[in-house]
Amino acid sequence: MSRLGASIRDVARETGLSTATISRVVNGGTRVSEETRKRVLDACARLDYLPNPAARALSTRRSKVVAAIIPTIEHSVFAKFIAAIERTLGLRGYSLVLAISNSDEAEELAAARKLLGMGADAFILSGQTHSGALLNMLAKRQVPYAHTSVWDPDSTCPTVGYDNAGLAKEAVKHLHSHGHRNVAIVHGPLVESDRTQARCDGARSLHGLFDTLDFFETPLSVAGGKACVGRTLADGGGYSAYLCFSDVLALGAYFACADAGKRIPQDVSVMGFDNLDWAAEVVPPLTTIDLPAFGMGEAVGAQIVECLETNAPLQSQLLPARIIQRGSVARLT
Amino acid sequence: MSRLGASIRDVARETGLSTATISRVVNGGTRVSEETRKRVLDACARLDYLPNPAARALSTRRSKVVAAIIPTIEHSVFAKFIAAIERTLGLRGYSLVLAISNSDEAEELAAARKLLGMGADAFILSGQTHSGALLNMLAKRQVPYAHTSVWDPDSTCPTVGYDNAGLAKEAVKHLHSHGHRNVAIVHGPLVESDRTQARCDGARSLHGLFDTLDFFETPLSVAGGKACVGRTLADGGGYSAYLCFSDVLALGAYFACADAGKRIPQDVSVMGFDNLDWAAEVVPPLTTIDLPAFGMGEAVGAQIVECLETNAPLQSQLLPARIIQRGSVARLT
DNA sequence: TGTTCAAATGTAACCGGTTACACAGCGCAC
DNA sequence: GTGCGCTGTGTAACCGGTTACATTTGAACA
Repeated sequence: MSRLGASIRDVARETGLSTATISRVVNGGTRVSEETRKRVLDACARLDYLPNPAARALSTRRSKVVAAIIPTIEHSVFAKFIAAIERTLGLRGYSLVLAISNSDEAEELAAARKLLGMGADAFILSGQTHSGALLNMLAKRQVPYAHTSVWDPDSTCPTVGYDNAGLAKEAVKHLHSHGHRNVAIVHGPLVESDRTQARCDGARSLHGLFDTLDFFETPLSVAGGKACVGRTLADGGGYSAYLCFSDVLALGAYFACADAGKRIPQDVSVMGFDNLDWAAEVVPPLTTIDLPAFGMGEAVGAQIVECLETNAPLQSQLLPARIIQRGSVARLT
Repeated sequence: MSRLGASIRDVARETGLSTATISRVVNGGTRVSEETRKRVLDACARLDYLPNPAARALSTRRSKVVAAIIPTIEHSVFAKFIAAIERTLGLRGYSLVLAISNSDEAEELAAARKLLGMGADAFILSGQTHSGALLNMLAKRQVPYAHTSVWDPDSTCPTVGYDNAGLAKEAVKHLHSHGHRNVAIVHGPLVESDRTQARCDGARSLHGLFDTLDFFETPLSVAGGKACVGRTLADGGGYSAYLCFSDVLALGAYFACADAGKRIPQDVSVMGFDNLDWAAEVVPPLTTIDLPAFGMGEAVGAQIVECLETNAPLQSQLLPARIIQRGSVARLT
């Protein structure tokens, strides 16, 4: 850490002023004459002075670092989310420290401990279920935190995200309105994600609309989706539509269909969830639900900074998400 | 930052020892009797004591934070790389702060400034070309840094990655050995990436082997690859193979072929670069070059920590990468 | 001219750790 | 018994900022 950088006393010496004055101009600069301000800024530039962050953090008791713990970064929804957080925080002079929990509560707790011990001022968590120890630790130290990718107006903790159950219902209704009565739902591991669980719950609540509504759990990857859909195709499951709770799984479904010689949407329909970048490019273009990953990152980031600067309480926030109709769902007549 | 947490003096008071002793047991614990160690650890647990990181950083002049600046996180090669760094650093008690430069030198410089002003002990940069101001800033403060995704034994700065030019040559040779003489190379924006530039240079050096070896620049996305390949297909370019300098572009090529009614590999061959997770799942499976994204993250992470702890100099390191033959390249006879 | 007040700047305590150095106590060799 | 060395612990300076409070200066005003 700037072992060789100039310190505030160097600047003070250089300008013949006191460290207090230097500090004042470096921050906001209240109560400093225009002339000294210039002189100080000039000296700072000449000495290439950068305030020592540790010293500043020690004094002010804030590090301007916010921590995000996410289950994985390899899913592009999370990548976009992180990119948005980084950008939003950066614009406001905050930094992002990242930890990856691999969807494991113990790892998440360990990560939080490390990040707290690193000086994070606030936390951004994924999903709604976390170990009590984690929440306790944050509460005891009064570190603000938000849950993301979920929206739950009843939660005691602020949640910023979307209504997973509601969106799943809409997706299911969409298929129903297109005449589908035999639908397979393909989703990632339930234990790893309360959001997946919420989507399944939402979908299941509408099972009365269908002749069959089956649920299949598979690893959350293209390979997982392909294997799962390939299996049901081979079994002759007879589903007219596959609703995948991630575009990644949907892409796997596409390849499974290609392997099985089934055409989309003529032979089977496929619907996704996420609206990843390539969803409009696949052949046929994928009907999916547009999740505001980037907007969600911006929203939490902005709220967290606001909270840190003004002590405004974090508030739950519902982000808009909607079905994007493209060409992968057939209308059965 | 733990506004309410116990301080080292609280623990000292609780145990009736001095802060020096507490500090000694909390760190490594040299020269402390087994009995006091127990007493201290016990008190720490009871008070839920976490050392204040700012105070520690101020004293030791190290923050145990390493910064990574990457062009984008939305490309899964980078996501994997970041995941590996995070994991490797985390295992050793270090944290990762992330900044995204959007492939822009000015943004990169600003990010580095911010991260330095945040107390990063070391930097991980992408690629080899960076603004002089950035490198100066790091050098002046003696902050160690490494370039990644490249390997250049002649560079004065340590590079850990792979030989982009060499790998491109191998890819081109692979196509040549399969009888392809009319090849199109599809790559992302040159200005954004010296690695892309190196790959192009490598490929171009072998142009004598071909009847035609054309280069096409397109946005680095599925849409970009699809549009680019779609265009040449419509133009009747007559290429027997497309070498895409990213699997993402190759996926676009797949969709362009689907749209144009061309079969892979019967009508055109496609080769990728990256070996992303889904490369084995697409139909037909994609022949590509396996880049050790995860291994690269582990390697830099480990080296950086080693350097920080023992002052060992960072060393350039070549990571193995090789062609994975699958089904997307036809052998022309 | 003396008083009042605001603006500009300085002084020094403080944030919470680390660590060089001092020192006490003890065992051991001579 | 003296001296030496080793172990375990305490003392206090220090890291580099911030900021409450003190001080100086000068203008305004009676």
